[in-house]
Amino acid sequence: MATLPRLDIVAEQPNQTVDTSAEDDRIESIMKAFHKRLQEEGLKSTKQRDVIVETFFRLDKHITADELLEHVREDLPRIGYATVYRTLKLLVDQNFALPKDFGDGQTRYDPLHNQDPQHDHIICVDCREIVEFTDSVIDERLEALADDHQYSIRRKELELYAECMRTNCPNRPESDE
Amino acid sequence: MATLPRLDIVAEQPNQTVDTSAEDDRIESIMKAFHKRLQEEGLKSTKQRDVIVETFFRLDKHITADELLEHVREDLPRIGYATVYRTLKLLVDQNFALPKDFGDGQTRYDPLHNQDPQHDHIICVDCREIVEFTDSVIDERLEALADDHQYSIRRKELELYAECMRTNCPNRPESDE
DNA sequence: CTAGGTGCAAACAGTTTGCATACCC
DNA sequence: GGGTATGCAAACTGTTTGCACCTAG
Repeated sequence: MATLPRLDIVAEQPNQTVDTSAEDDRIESIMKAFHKRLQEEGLKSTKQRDVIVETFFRLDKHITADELLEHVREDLPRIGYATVYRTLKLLVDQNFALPKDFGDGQTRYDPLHNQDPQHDHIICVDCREIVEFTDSVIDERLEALADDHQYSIRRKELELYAECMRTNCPNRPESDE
Repeated sequence: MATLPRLDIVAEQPNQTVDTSAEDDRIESIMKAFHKRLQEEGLKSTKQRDVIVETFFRLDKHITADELLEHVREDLPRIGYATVYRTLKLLVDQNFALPKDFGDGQTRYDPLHNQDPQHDHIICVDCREIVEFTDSVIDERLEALADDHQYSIRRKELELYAECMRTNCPNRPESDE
């Protein structure tokens, strides 16, 4: 295999410690954008929405409605599924989140940081760890292919289901399976 | 945009008339492989399974359990969802079908013709027409990327959601939307 | 004040499962 | 004959909706 052009790794280190103030800035700017959008749409800003949205972006992972609800309940114990689902739909409609189906029966929501190019995923079939990547070679080729077929791309979905190389990857079926 | 290397279009003409005897041969060889697999696994061959599998491969499209049931009912009016779902799961387990989620809330099943390379899809967001394609440039690049990340690909999922260029494409939201 | 948002419970859609009966090997 | 498959209905899961009450603008 020849050496490849540089890879643009978008996010490869989950659970990493992050500079707290930088993180706060990030969240603040997202919340500001969110409130602006609400206003533009004539929608209301509520405590629930704020907590849900902030939690969603603070956790910053491919989360399910279920998981999100659980986290939000720490702040708002009386919140129900309906509000979480409705807020997630709002985020999707307003392009703050992208729903993804990785084939395990529940929708996951991918936080969209502003104008992030759409990224793709490698998902370990055993441990379910998800790595994000983008690659311009792929993207350009896809554009060209769509063009050839007379289609104009709105969005793409590209996932590689693969085995990670970690020797201690859990759930890996062994030879004795 | 420069001219591209040849595209391998796998299936672009739905509803096309096909040579009947060649079609019968194809089905026959699939059924033979299916029966062989059943035997290898110590599973039973039944009327229902045969009709479901034959219908599935004869229709040869990204079908939902619902649609398949409806077609099978023409031959077996008393068949229920359970049998269809169980047979589809059997086909998936035995690698005769691949479940796909195109984001409309129900699983579609993609018939796997023997060793077909895994193909990708372009889906019109308006008329939902699905075009299949494969492209070696993409595939090789993905292999290299996975390698770079220390992953070994088991399968991929690549879908382009796009607008087709048909002027009469139904469901297209017009400017007056 | 009032349109829009929330919480709860009930409804829903797609899929799976338990069980008695029917059938293949 | 014995274990597997089927058909039916009931259960289950993830998600949506109806409605009375609440709250931001």
